Amino acid sequence: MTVAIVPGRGAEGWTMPLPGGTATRHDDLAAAVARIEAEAAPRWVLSDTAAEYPPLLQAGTRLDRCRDLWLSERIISRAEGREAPAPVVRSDPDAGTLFERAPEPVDGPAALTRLQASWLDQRRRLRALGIEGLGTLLAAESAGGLAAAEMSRTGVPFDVAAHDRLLRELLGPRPTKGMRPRKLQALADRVTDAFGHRLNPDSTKQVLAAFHAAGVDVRTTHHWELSSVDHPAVEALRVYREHARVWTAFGWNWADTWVGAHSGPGDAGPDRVGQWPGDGPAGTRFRPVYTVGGADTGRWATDGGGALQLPHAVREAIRAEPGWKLVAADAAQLEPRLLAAISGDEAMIAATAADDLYTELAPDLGGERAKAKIALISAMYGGTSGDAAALVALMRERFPAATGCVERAARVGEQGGTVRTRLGRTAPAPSAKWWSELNSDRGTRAATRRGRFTRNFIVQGTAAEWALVLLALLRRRLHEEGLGELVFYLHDEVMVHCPAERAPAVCAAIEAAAAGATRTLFGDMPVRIPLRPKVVDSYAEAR
DNA sequence: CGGGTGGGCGCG
DNA sequence: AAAGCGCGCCCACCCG
Repeated sequence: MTVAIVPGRGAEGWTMPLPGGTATRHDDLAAAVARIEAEAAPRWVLSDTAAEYPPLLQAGTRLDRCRDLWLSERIISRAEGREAPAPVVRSDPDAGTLFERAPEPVDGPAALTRLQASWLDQRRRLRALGIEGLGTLLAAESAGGLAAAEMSRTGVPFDVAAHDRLLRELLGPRPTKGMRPRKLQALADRVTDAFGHRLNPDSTKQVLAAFHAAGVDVRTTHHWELSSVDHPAVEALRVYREHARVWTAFGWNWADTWVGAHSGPGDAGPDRVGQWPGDGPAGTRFRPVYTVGGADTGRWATDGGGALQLPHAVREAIRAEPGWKLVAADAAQLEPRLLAAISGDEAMIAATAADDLYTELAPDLGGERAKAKIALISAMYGGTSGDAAALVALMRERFPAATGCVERAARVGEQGGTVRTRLGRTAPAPSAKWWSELNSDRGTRAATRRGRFTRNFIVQGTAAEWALVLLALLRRRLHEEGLGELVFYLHDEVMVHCPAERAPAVCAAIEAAAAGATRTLFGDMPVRIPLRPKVVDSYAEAR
Protein backbone atom coordinates (compact mmCIF):
# COMPACT_ATOMS: atom_id res chain seq x y z
CA MET A 1 0.00 0.00 0.00
CA THR A 2 1.18 3.45 -0.90
CA VAL A 3 -0.22 6.66 0.59
CA ALA A 4 0.63 10.22 -0.35
CA ILE A 5 0.89 12.93 2.32
CA VAL A 6 0.48 16.67 1.87
CA PRO A 7 0.76 18.86 4.95
CA GLY A 8 -1.50 21.90 5.13
CA ARG A 9 -1.49 24.92 7.39
CA GLY A 10 -0.92 24.17 11.04
CA ALA A 11 -1.82 20.65 12.09
CA GLU A 12 -4.13 19.89 9.18
CA GLY A 13 -3.21 17.95 6.09
CA TRP A 14 -4.27 15.54 3.39
CA THR A 15 -3.65 11.91 2.55
CA MET A 16 -4.49 9.83 -0.50
CA PRO A 17 -3.85 6.18 -1.38
CA LEU A 18 -1.94 5.80 -4.66
CA PRO A 19 -2.80 5.37 -7.38
CA GLY A 20 -6.30 6.60 -7.88
CA GLY A 21 -7.47 6.79 -4.26
CA THR A 22 -9.64 9.38 -2.63
CA ALA A 23 -8.15 12.48 -1.02
CA THR A 24 -8.99 12.84 2.67
CA ARG A 25 -8.60 15.94 4.76
CA HIS A 26 -7.48 15.57 8.38
CA ASP A 27 -7.68 18.22 11.12
CA ASP A 28 -4.76 16.50 12.83
CA LEU A 29 -2.49 15.06 10.15
CA ALA A 30 0.04 13.54 12.56
CA ALA A 31 -2.66 11.63 14.42
CA ALA A 32 -4.24 10.39 11.20
CA VAL A 33 -0.89 9.30 9.81
CA ALA A 34 -0.05 7.47 13.04
CA ARG A 35 -3.36 5.63 12.79
CA ILE A 36 -2.81 4.60 9.17
CA GLU A 37 0.78 3.62 9.96
CA ALA A 38 -0.40 1.31 12.75
CA GLU A 39 -3.15 -0.24 10.65
CA ALA A 40 -1.58 -0.59 7.22
CA ALA A 41 2.15 0.23 7.47
CA PRO A 42 2.13 1.82 4.00
CA ARG A 43 4.96 3.31 2.04
CA TRP A 44 4.38 7.04 2.43
CA VAL A 45 4.98 9.34 -0.49
CA LEU A 46 6.29 12.79 0.44
CA SER A 47 7.60 15.57 -1.74
CA ASP A 48 10.37 16.52 0.70
CA THR A 49 11.03 14.55 3.87
CA ALA A 50 13.47 17.11 5.29
CA ALA A 51 10.71 19.72 5.39
CA GLU A 52 7.64 17.59 6.01
CA TYR A 53 8.75 14.92 8.46
CA PRO A 54 10.00 17.04 11.40
CA PRO A 55 6.51 18.37 12.27
CA LEU A 56 5.18 14.80 12.30
CA LEU A 57 8.05 13.74 14.55
CA GLN A 58 7.36 16.69 16.79
CA ALA A 59 3.83 15.37 17.20
CA GLY A 60 5.15 11.90 18.04
CA THR A 61 4.49 10.19 14.70
CA ARG A 62 7.13 7.93 13.20
CA LEU A 63 7.07 6.83 9.57
CA ASP A 64 8.53 3.43 8.84
CA ARG A 65 8.94 3.63 5.06
CA CYS A 66 8.68 6.39 2.52
CA ARG A 67 9.41 7.53 -0.99
CA ASP A 68 10.89 11.01 -1.08
CA LEU A 69 10.06 12.40 -4.50
CA TRP A 70 12.66 15.13 -4.38
CA LEU A 71 15.53 12.81 -3.44
CA SER A 72 14.27 10.32 -6.04
CA GLU A 73 13.99 12.96 -8.73
CA ARG A 74 17.62 13.87 -8.34
CA ILE A 75 18.76 10.26 -8.70
CA ILE A 76 16.48 9.51 -11.64
CA SER A 77 17.36 12.71 -13.49
CA ARG A 78 21.07 12.01 -13.16
CA ALA A 79 20.53 8.49 -14.45
CA GLU A 80 18.82 10.07 -17.45
CA GLY A 81 21.83 12.28 -17.96
CA ARG A 82 20.44 15.60 -16.79
CA GLU A 83 20.09 17.65 -13.64
CA ALA A 84 16.93 17.61 -11.56
CA PRO A 85 14.95 20.83 -11.76
CA ALA A 86 14.13 22.51 -8.47
CA PRO A 87 10.66 21.60 -7.23
CA VAL A 88 7.95 24.12 -8.06
CA VAL A 89 6.12 25.30 -4.98
CA ARG A 90 3.15 26.75 -6.79
CA SER A 91 1.44 25.01 -9.62
CA ASP A 92 -1.39 24.82 -12.08
CA PRO A 93 -3.95 22.60 -10.35
CA ASP A 94 -4.77 20.81 -13.57
CA ALA A 95 -1.67 18.92 -14.39
CA GLY A 96 1.95 18.43 -14.05
CA THR A 97 4.41 17.02 -11.61
CA LEU A 98 6.14 18.77 -8.75
CA PHE A 99 8.95 19.63 -11.07
CA GLU A 100 7.14 21.41 -13.87
CA ARG A 101 6.56 25.12 -14.11
CA ALA A 102 3.11 26.40 -13.34
CA PRO A 103 1.91 29.65 -11.83
CA GLU A 104 -1.14 29.01 -9.62
CA PRO A 105 -1.14 28.14 -5.91
CA VAL A 106 -2.60 24.75 -5.09
CA ASP A 107 -4.92 23.47 -2.41
CA GLY A 108 -4.60 20.10 -0.67
CA PRO A 109 -6.35 17.87 -3.24
CA ALA A 110 -4.57 19.55 -6.15
CA ALA A 111 -1.25 19.09 -4.35
CA LEU A 112 -2.07 15.41 -3.93
CA THR A 113 -2.81 15.16 -7.62
CA ARG A 114 0.59 16.63 -8.41
CA LEU A 115 2.23 14.28 -5.98
CA GLN A 116 0.56 11.36 -7.69
CA ALA A 117 1.56 12.64 -11.12
CA SER A 118 5.18 12.88 -9.98
CA TRP A 119 5.11 9.44 -8.44
CA LEU A 120 3.62 7.86 -11.57
CA ASP A 121 6.05 9.76 -13.77
CA GLN A 122 9.00 8.55 -11.71
CA ARG A 123 7.75 4.97 -11.79
CA ARG A 124 7.50 5.12 -15.56
CA ARG A 125 10.98 6.62 -15.95
CA LEU A 126 12.45 4.12 -13.51
CA ARG A 127 11.09 1.28 -15.64
CA ALA A 128 12.28 2.93 -18.83
CA LEU A 129 15.80 3.24 -17.46
CA GLY A 130 15.87 -0.46 -16.64
CA ILE A 131 18.77 -0.10 -14.21
CA GLU A 132 18.88 -3.03 -11.83
CA GLY A 133 19.11 -1.82 -8.26
CA LEU A 134 17.80 1.70 -8.84
CA GLY A 135 14.51 0.97 -7.08
CA THR A 136 16.47 -0.28 -4.09
CA LEU A 137 18.56 2.88 -4.16
CA LEU A 138 15.46 5.10 -4.13
CA ALA A 139 14.14 3.18 -1.13
CA ALA A 140 17.47 3.48 0.68
CA GLU A 141 17.84 7.19 -0.11
CA SER A 142 14.32 7.84 1.14
CA ALA A 143 14.98 5.84 4.32
CA GLY A 144 18.06 8.01 4.72
CA GLY A 145 15.78 11.03 4.61
CA LEU A 146 13.76 9.62 7.49
CA ALA A 147 16.86 8.68 9.46
CA ALA A 148 18.43 12.11 8.96
CA ALA A 149 15.35 13.92 10.26
CA GLU A 150 15.13 11.55 13.21
CA MET A 151 18.81 11.92 14.10
CA SER A 152 18.62 15.71 13.90
CA ARG A 153 15.72 15.58 16.31
CA THR A 154 17.30 13.05 18.66
CA GLY A 155 20.76 14.58 18.68
CA VAL A 156 24.07 13.18 19.83
CA PRO A 157 24.42 13.03 23.64
CA PHE A 158 26.84 15.83 24.41
CA ASP A 159 28.41 16.75 27.73
CA VAL A 160 28.72 20.54 27.76
CA ALA A 161 30.81 20.57 30.94
CA ALA A 162 33.29 18.08 29.47
CA HIS A 163 33.49 20.22 26.33
CA ASP A 164 34.19 23.32 28.41
CA ARG A 165 36.87 21.43 30.37
CA LEU A 166 38.70 20.33 27.27
CA LEU A 167 38.49 23.80 25.74
CA ARG A 168 39.96 25.33 28.91
CA GLU A 169 42.71 22.74 28.91
CA LEU A 170 43.56 23.44 25.27
CA LEU A 171 42.89 27.18 25.01
CA GLY A 172 42.49 28.69 28.45
CA PRO A 173 39.33 30.28 29.86
CA ARG A 174 36.65 31.55 27.49
CA PRO A 175 37.77 35.05 26.50
CA THR A 176 35.74 38.20 26.36
CA LYS A 177 34.43 39.11 22.96
CA GLY A 178 37.04 39.90 20.34
CA MET A 179 39.98 38.40 22.22
CA ARG A 180 41.92 35.24 21.57
CA PRO A 181 41.89 32.75 24.43
CA ARG A 182 45.01 33.08 26.60
CA LYS A 183 46.77 29.89 25.52
CA LEU A 184 45.97 30.51 21.86
CA GLN A 185 47.41 34.02 22.12
CA ALA A 186 50.56 32.48 23.62
CA LEU A 187 50.80 30.22 20.56
CA ALA A 188 50.33 33.22 18.27
CA ASP A 189 53.14 34.96 20.16
CA ARG A 190 55.39 31.96 19.59
CA VAL A 191 54.84 32.35 15.84
CA THR A 192 55.60 36.06 16.10
CA ASP A 193 58.77 35.40 18.14
CA ALA A 194 59.95 32.79 15.66
CA PHE A 195 59.80 35.36 12.87
CA GLY A 196 61.09 38.19 15.05
CA HIS A 197 58.30 40.58 14.12
CA ARG A 198 54.57 41.03 14.60
CA LEU A 199 52.14 39.38 12.25
CA ASN A 200 48.70 37.81 12.21
CA PRO A 201 49.14 34.03 12.00
CA ASP A 202 45.63 33.78 10.51
CA SER A 203 46.80 35.75 7.48
CA THR A 204 48.24 33.50 4.80
CA LYS A 205 49.60 36.51 3.02
CA GLN A 206 51.52 37.79 6.05
CA VAL A 207 52.83 34.34 6.95
CA LEU A 208 54.01 33.70 3.40
CA ALA A 209 55.74 37.09 3.29
CA ALA A 210 57.41 36.36 6.63
CA PHE A 211 58.78 33.06 5.36
CA HIS A 212 60.10 34.76 2.22
CA ALA A 213 61.73 37.48 4.34
CA ALA A 214 63.38 34.73 6.39
CA GLY A 215 64.81 33.28 3.18
CA VAL A 216 62.46 30.30 3.07
CA ASP A 217 61.27 29.78 -0.48
CA VAL A 218 57.82 28.21 -0.28
CA ARG A 219 54.86 28.65 -2.58
CA THR A 220 52.15 27.98 -0.05
CA THR A 221 51.91 27.70 3.72
CA HIS A 222 50.28 24.27 3.62
CA HIS A 223 51.61 22.08 6.37
CA TRP A 224 52.70 19.44 3.85
CA GLU A 225 54.91 21.99 2.15
CA LEU A 226 56.22 23.46 5.40
CA SER A 227 56.94 20.07 6.93
CA SER A 228 60.23 19.85 5.04
CA VAL A 229 61.22 23.41 6.02
CA ASP A 230 63.69 23.93 8.85
CA HIS A 231 62.45 27.05 10.64
CA PRO A 232 61.19 27.47 14.22
CA ALA A 233 57.98 29.13 13.00
CA VAL A 234 56.84 25.93 11.26
CA GLU A 235 56.04 23.97 14.40
CA ALA A 236 54.64 27.02 16.19
CA LEU A 237 52.32 27.71 13.26
CA ARG A 238 51.17 24.10 13.08
CA VAL A 239 50.17 24.04 16.73
CA TYR A 240 48.57 27.48 16.51
CA ARG A 241 46.41 26.41 13.57
CA GLU A 242 45.38 23.16 15.19
CA HIS A 243 44.19 24.96 18.31
CA ALA A 244 42.71 27.91 16.45
CA ARG A 245 40.52 25.52 14.52
CA VAL A 246 39.06 24.00 17.66
CA TRP A 247 38.37 27.46 19.00
CA THR A 248 36.73 28.98 15.92
CA ALA A 249 34.91 25.97 14.49
CA PHE A 250 34.17 23.79 17.53
CA GLY A 251 34.56 26.04 20.54
CA TRP A 252 32.17 27.81 22.92
CA ASN A 253 30.31 29.71 20.19
CA TRP A 254 29.75 26.50 18.27
CA ALA A 255 28.34 24.79 21.35
CA ASP A 256 26.05 27.77 22.02
CA THR A 257 24.64 27.36 18.53
CA TRP A 258 24.48 23.60 18.04
CA VAL A 259 24.14 22.04 21.48
CA GLY A 260 20.87 22.29 23.35
CA ALA A 261 18.42 20.54 25.56
CA HIS A 262 17.04 17.22 24.41
CA SER A 263 13.86 17.93 22.48
CA GLY A 264 12.11 14.63 23.14
CA PRO A 265 10.01 13.75 26.14
CA GLY A 266 13.10 12.31 27.81
CA ASP A 267 13.44 9.41 30.19
CA ALA A 268 11.09 7.08 28.40
CA GLY A 269 12.41 4.42 30.73
CA PRO A 270 14.44 1.36 29.88
CA ASP A 271 11.50 -0.32 28.18
CA ARG A 272 11.44 -0.23 24.39
CA VAL A 273 13.45 2.95 24.15
CA GLY A 274 13.60 3.01 20.38
CA GLN A 275 9.87 3.17 19.92
CA TRP A 276 10.11 6.56 18.39
CA PRO A 277 12.93 8.99 17.80
CA GLY A 278 13.86 11.27 20.62
CA ASP A 279 12.57 9.20 23.50
CA GLY A 280 16.01 8.64 25.06
CA PRO A 281 17.08 10.19 28.33
CA ALA A 282 17.00 13.94 28.78
CA GLY A 283 20.29 15.82 28.69
CA THR A 284 22.12 18.10 26.33
CA ARG A 285 22.44 17.03 22.72
CA PHE A 286 24.51 18.11 19.73
CA ARG A 287 21.98 18.48 16.97
CA PRO A 288 23.50 18.81 13.48
CA VAL A 289 21.53 19.21 10.27
CA TYR A 290 22.27 16.56 7.67
CA THR A 291 21.93 16.95 3.91
CA VAL A 292 21.01 13.56 2.51
CA GLY A 293 22.88 12.83 -0.69
CA GLY A 294 24.59 16.22 -0.41
CA ALA A 295 27.68 15.01 -2.24
CA ASP A 296 27.49 13.85 -5.87
CA THR A 297 28.65 10.42 -4.77
CA GLY A 298 25.61 10.07 -2.52
CA ARG A 299 27.48 10.73 0.68
CA TRP A 300 25.71 12.97 3.11
CA ALA A 301 26.84 16.48 3.84
CA THR A 302 25.95 18.76 6.73
CA ASP A 303 24.21 22.05 6.63
CA GLY A 304 25.46 23.54 9.85
CA GLY A 305 27.01 22.06 12.93
CA GLY A 306 29.97 20.57 11.11
CA ALA A 307 29.07 17.09 12.35
CA LEU A 308 31.01 15.39 9.59
CA GLN A 309 34.21 17.20 10.47
CA LEU A 310 34.19 16.88 14.23
CA PRO A 311 37.87 16.98 15.29
CA HIS A 312 39.05 14.05 17.39
CA ALA A 313 39.94 16.53 20.13
CA VAL A 314 36.25 17.35 20.61
CA ARG A 315 34.92 13.78 20.59
CA GLU A 316 35.65 13.44 24.29
CA ALA A 317 32.52 15.53 24.90
CA ILE A 318 30.22 13.09 23.11
CA ARG A 319 29.26 10.94 26.09
CA ALA A 320 26.57 8.44 26.91
CA GLU A 321 24.02 9.41 29.54
CA PRO A 322 24.37 7.70 32.95
CA GLY A 323 23.38 4.04 32.69
CA TRP A 324 23.61 4.22 28.91
CA LYS A 325 26.34 3.35 26.43
CA LEU A 326 27.39 4.46 23.00
CA VAL A 327 27.84 1.71 20.45
CA ALA A 328 30.09 3.09 17.72
CA ALA A 329 30.76 1.00 14.66
CA ASP A 330 32.90 1.68 11.62
CA ALA A 331 33.55 -0.33 8.49
CA ALA A 332 37.20 -1.18 8.14
CA GLN A 333 38.65 -0.68 4.65
CA LEU A 334 35.20 -0.31 3.18
CA GLU A 335 36.22 1.06 -0.21
CA PRO A 336 38.81 -1.56 -1.19
CA ARG A 337 36.43 -4.32 -0.11
CA LEU A 338 33.74 -2.81 -2.31
CA LEU A 339 36.18 -2.50 -5.17
CA ALA A 340 36.76 -6.24 -4.91
CA ALA A 341 33.01 -6.85 -5.03
CA ILE A 342 32.02 -4.47 -7.85
CA SER A 343 34.86 -5.66 -10.05
CA GLY A 344 34.24 -9.33 -9.27
CA ASP A 345 37.99 -9.80 -8.81
CA GLU A 346 38.06 -13.29 -7.34
CA ALA A 347 41.50 -13.10 -5.76
CA MET A 348 40.64 -9.83 -4.08
CA ILE A 349 37.22 -11.07 -2.98
CA ALA A 350 38.95 -14.03 -1.35
CA ALA A 351 41.23 -11.62 0.50
CA THR A 352 38.25 -9.82 2.07
CA ALA A 353 37.89 -12.80 4.41
CA ALA A 354 40.73 -11.23 6.41
CA ASP A 355 40.11 -8.61 9.10
CA ASP A 356 42.94 -6.49 7.78
CA LEU A 357 42.86 -6.42 4.01
CA TYR A 358 46.13 -4.51 3.69
CA THR A 359 48.11 -7.05 5.71
CA GLU A 360 46.48 -9.85 3.77
CA LEU A 361 47.47 -8.32 0.43
CA ALA A 362 50.94 -7.17 1.47
CA PRO A 363 52.72 -10.27 0.07
CA ASP A 364 51.23 -9.44 -3.34
CA LEU A 365 51.70 -5.69 -3.18
CA GLY A 366 55.23 -4.70 -2.30
CA GLY A 367 55.72 -6.83 0.79
CA GLU A 368 54.69 -4.30 3.43
CA ARG A 369 51.29 -3.35 4.75
CA ALA A 370 51.96 0.35 4.10
CA LYS A 371 52.81 -0.37 0.47
CA ALA A 372 49.68 -2.46 -0.06
CA LYS A 373 47.63 0.41 1.33
CA ILE A 374 49.23 2.93 -1.02
CA ALA A 375 48.69 0.55 -3.95
CA LEU A 376 44.98 0.19 -3.26
CA ILE A 377 44.31 3.81 -2.41
CA SER A 378 46.26 5.06 -5.40
CA ALA A 379 44.34 2.73 -7.71
CA MET A 380 41.05 4.05 -6.35
CA TYR A 381 42.05 7.74 -6.32
CA GLY A 382 44.21 7.83 -9.41
CA GLY A 383 47.43 8.59 -7.55
CA THR A 384 50.69 8.64 -9.50
CA SER A 385 53.29 10.26 -7.28
CA GLY A 386 56.03 8.69 -5.22
CA ASP A 387 55.76 4.93 -5.08
CA ALA A 388 52.20 5.00 -6.36
CA ALA A 389 52.83 4.41 -10.05
CA ALA A 390 54.97 1.34 -9.43
CA LEU A 391 52.56 -0.05 -6.85
CA VAL A 392 49.56 0.47 -9.14
CA ALA A 393 51.47 -1.44 -11.82
CA LEU A 394 51.79 -4.25 -9.32
CA MET A 395 48.03 -4.02 -8.65
CA ARG A 396 47.39 -4.36 -12.38
CA GLU A 397 49.52 -7.47 -12.48
CA ARG A 398 48.10 -9.19 -9.38
CA PHE A 399 44.50 -7.97 -9.49
CA PRO A 400 43.74 -7.19 -13.13
CA ALA A 401 39.95 -7.30 -12.73
CA ALA A 402 39.88 -4.81 -9.86
CA THR A 403 42.40 -2.49 -11.46
CA GLY A 404 40.70 -2.73 -14.83
CA CYS A 405 37.41 -1.72 -13.25
CA VAL A 406 38.68 1.60 -11.86
CA GLU A 407 40.81 2.30 -14.92
CA ARG A 408 37.84 1.79 -17.23
CA ALA A 409 35.85 4.22 -15.08
CA ALA A 410 38.69 6.73 -15.43
CA ARG A 411 38.81 6.37 -19.25
CA VAL A 412 35.03 6.88 -19.49
CA GLY A 413 35.22 10.02 -17.37
CA GLU A 414 38.15 11.46 -19.29
CA GLN A 415 36.07 11.26 -22.46
CA GLY A 416 33.08 13.00 -20.89
CA GLY A 417 31.08 9.83 -20.34
CA THR A 418 29.49 8.79 -17.12
CA VAL A 419 29.61 5.92 -14.66
CA ARG A 420 27.29 4.31 -12.14
CA THR A 421 27.54 2.78 -8.69
CA ARG A 422 26.44 -0.77 -7.92
CA LEU A 423 22.82 0.29 -7.33
CA GLY A 424 22.83 2.72 -10.22
CA ARG A 425 23.60 6.16 -8.82
CA THR A 426 24.99 8.04 -11.79
CA ALA A 427 27.82 10.54 -11.79
CA PRO A 428 26.72 13.99 -12.97
CA ALA A 429 27.37 14.69 -16.64
CA PRO A 430 30.23 17.10 -17.29
CA SER A 431 29.33 20.78 -17.43
CA ALA A 432 29.50 22.95 -20.53
CA LYS A 433 32.49 24.66 -18.92
CA TRP A 434 34.28 21.32 -18.69
CA TRP A 435 33.67 20.56 -22.37
CA SER A 436 35.10 23.90 -23.43
CA GLU A 437 38.10 23.35 -21.19
CA LEU A 438 38.54 19.90 -22.72
CA ASN A 439 38.72 21.49 -26.15
CA SER A 440 41.27 24.08 -25.08
CA ASP A 441 44.99 23.93 -24.42
CA ARG A 442 44.12 22.79 -20.88
CA GLY A 443 42.23 19.80 -22.22
CA THR A 444 44.52 17.17 -20.75
CA ARG A 445 44.17 18.61 -17.28
CA ALA A 446 40.40 18.70 -17.54
CA ALA A 447 40.30 15.11 -18.76
CA THR A 448 42.63 13.87 -16.04
CA ARG A 449 40.67 15.62 -13.32
CA ARG A 450 37.35 14.16 -14.42
CA GLY A 451 38.92 10.75 -14.89
CA ARG A 452 39.99 10.80 -11.27
CA PHE A 453 36.49 11.82 -10.26
CA THR A 454 34.70 9.01 -12.13
CA ARG A 455 37.38 6.51 -11.06
CA ASN A 456 36.72 7.37 -7.43
CA PHE A 457 32.98 7.80 -7.90
CA ILE A 458 32.24 4.13 -8.47
CA VAL A 459 33.98 3.21 -5.23
CA GLN A 460 33.00 6.10 -2.97
CA GLY A 461 29.45 6.07 -4.34
CA THR A 462 29.03 2.34 -3.81
CA ALA A 463 30.42 2.73 -0.29
CA ALA A 464 27.88 5.48 0.36
CA GLU A 465 24.98 3.33 -0.77
CA TRP A 466 26.19 0.30 1.17
CA ALA A 467 26.27 2.48 4.29
CA LEU A 468 22.85 3.90 3.43
CA VAL A 469 21.31 0.43 3.17
CA LEU A 470 23.00 -0.48 6.43
CA LEU A 471 21.51 2.61 8.06
CA ALA A 472 18.03 1.79 6.78
CA LEU A 473 18.19 -1.81 8.03
CA LEU A 474 19.63 -0.80 11.40
CA ARG A 475 17.06 1.95 11.89
CA ARG A 476 14.22 -0.50 11.40
CA ARG A 477 15.71 -3.19 13.64
CA LEU A 478 16.43 -0.75 16.47
CA HIS A 479 12.82 0.32 16.32
CA GLU A 480 11.32 -3.17 16.07
CA GLU A 481 13.30 -4.46 19.00
CA GLY A 482 13.27 -1.23 21.01
CA LEU A 483 17.03 -1.34 21.41
CA GLY A 484 18.18 2.26 21.42
CA GLU A 485 18.44 5.52 19.52
CA LEU A 486 20.36 5.99 16.31
CA VAL A 487 22.34 9.16 16.99
CA PHE A 488 25.12 9.59 14.44
CA TYR A 489 26.13 8.62 10.92
CA LEU A 490 29.42 9.54 9.26
CA HIS A 491 30.12 8.00 5.83
CA ASP A 492 31.18 4.58 7.10
CA GLU A 493 30.38 4.88 10.80
CA VAL A 494 27.17 4.65 12.80
CA MET A 495 26.55 5.32 16.47
CA VAL A 496 23.72 4.08 18.69
CA HIS A 497 22.90 5.33 22.20
CA CYS A 498 21.34 2.60 24.30
CA PRO A 499 20.76 1.39 27.85
CA ALA A 500 23.95 -0.39 28.96
CA GLU A 501 22.30 -3.80 29.18
CA ARG A 502 21.13 -3.57 25.59
CA ALA A 503 24.61 -2.91 24.17
CA PRO A 504 25.24 -6.57 23.22
CA ALA A 505 21.94 -6.73 21.35
CA VAL A 506 22.78 -3.46 19.59
CA CYS A 507 26.14 -4.89 18.52
CA ALA A 508 24.34 -7.90 17.08
CA ALA A 509 21.86 -5.65 15.29
CA ILE A 510 24.69 -3.64 13.76
CA GLU A 511 26.48 -6.73 12.53
CA ALA A 512 23.25 -8.13 11.11
CA ALA A 513 22.57 -4.84 9.32
CA ALA A 514 26.05 -4.89 7.78
CA ALA A 515 25.52 -8.43 6.53
CA GLY A 516 22.12 -7.38 5.19
CA ALA A 517 23.60 -4.42 3.34
CA THR A 518 26.23 -6.64 1.74
CA ARG A 519 23.54 -9.11 0.69
CA THR A 520 21.37 -6.33 -0.74
CA LEU A 521 24.19 -5.08 -2.93
CA PHE A 522 25.97 -8.31 -3.80
CA GLY A 523 23.63 -11.22 -3.15
CA ASP A 524 25.54 -14.41 -2.38
CA MET A 525 28.93 -13.14 -3.48
CA PRO A 526 31.42 -14.28 -0.81
CA VAL A 527 32.71 -10.77 -0.13
CA ARG A 528 33.12 -9.86 3.54
CA ILE A 529 32.47 -6.32 4.75
CA PRO A 530 32.65 -6.30 8.52
CA LEU A 531 31.44 -3.51 10.75
CA ARG A 532 33.22 -3.36 14.08
CA PRO A 533 30.92 -2.30 16.92
CA LYS A 534 32.59 -0.92 20.02
CA VAL A 535 30.81 -0.24 23.28
CA VAL A 536 32.09 2.97 24.84
CA ASP A 537 31.17 5.80 27.20
CA SER A 538 32.76 8.49 25.05
CA TYR A 539 33.13 8.75 21.28
CA ALA A 540 36.83 9.52 21.85
CA GLU A 541 37.34 5.88 22.87
CA ALA A 542 35.92 4.57 19.62
CA ARG A 543 38.96 4.73 17.35
C1' DC B 1 29.66 47.15 4.31
C1' DG B 2 28.19 42.79 2.29
C1' DG B 3 29.05 39.16 -0.87
C1' DG B 4 32.13 36.18 -3.29
C1' DT B 5 36.61 33.70 -3.55
C1' DG B 6 40.70 31.27 -2.14
C1' DG B 7 43.76 29.32 1.39
C1' DG B 8 44.01 26.16 4.93
C1' DC B 9 42.44 22.31 7.43
C1' DG B 10 38.95 19.37 9.94
C1' DC B 11 36.60 14.70 8.75
C1' DG B 12 35.77 10.16 5.88
C1' DA C 1 50.96 24.27 -7.03
C1' DA C 2 50.54 18.84 -4.75
C1' DA C 3 51.27 13.82 -6.05
C1' DG C 4 45.11 11.65 -4.62
C1' DC C 5 38.68 11.46 -4.17
C1' DG C 6 34.43 13.68 -1.50
C1' DC C 7 32.70 17.39 1.66
C1' DG C 8 32.00 22.15 5.32
C1' DC C 9 33.73 25.92 7.87
C1' DC C 10 36.65 29.65 9.21
C1' DC C 11 39.49 33.60 8.14
C1' DA C 12 41.59 37.05 5.24
C1' DC C 13 41.21 39.42 1.22
C1' DC C 14 39.21 41.64 -2.80
C1' DC C 15 35.64 43.84 -5.17
C1' DG C 16 31.73 46.71 -6.07
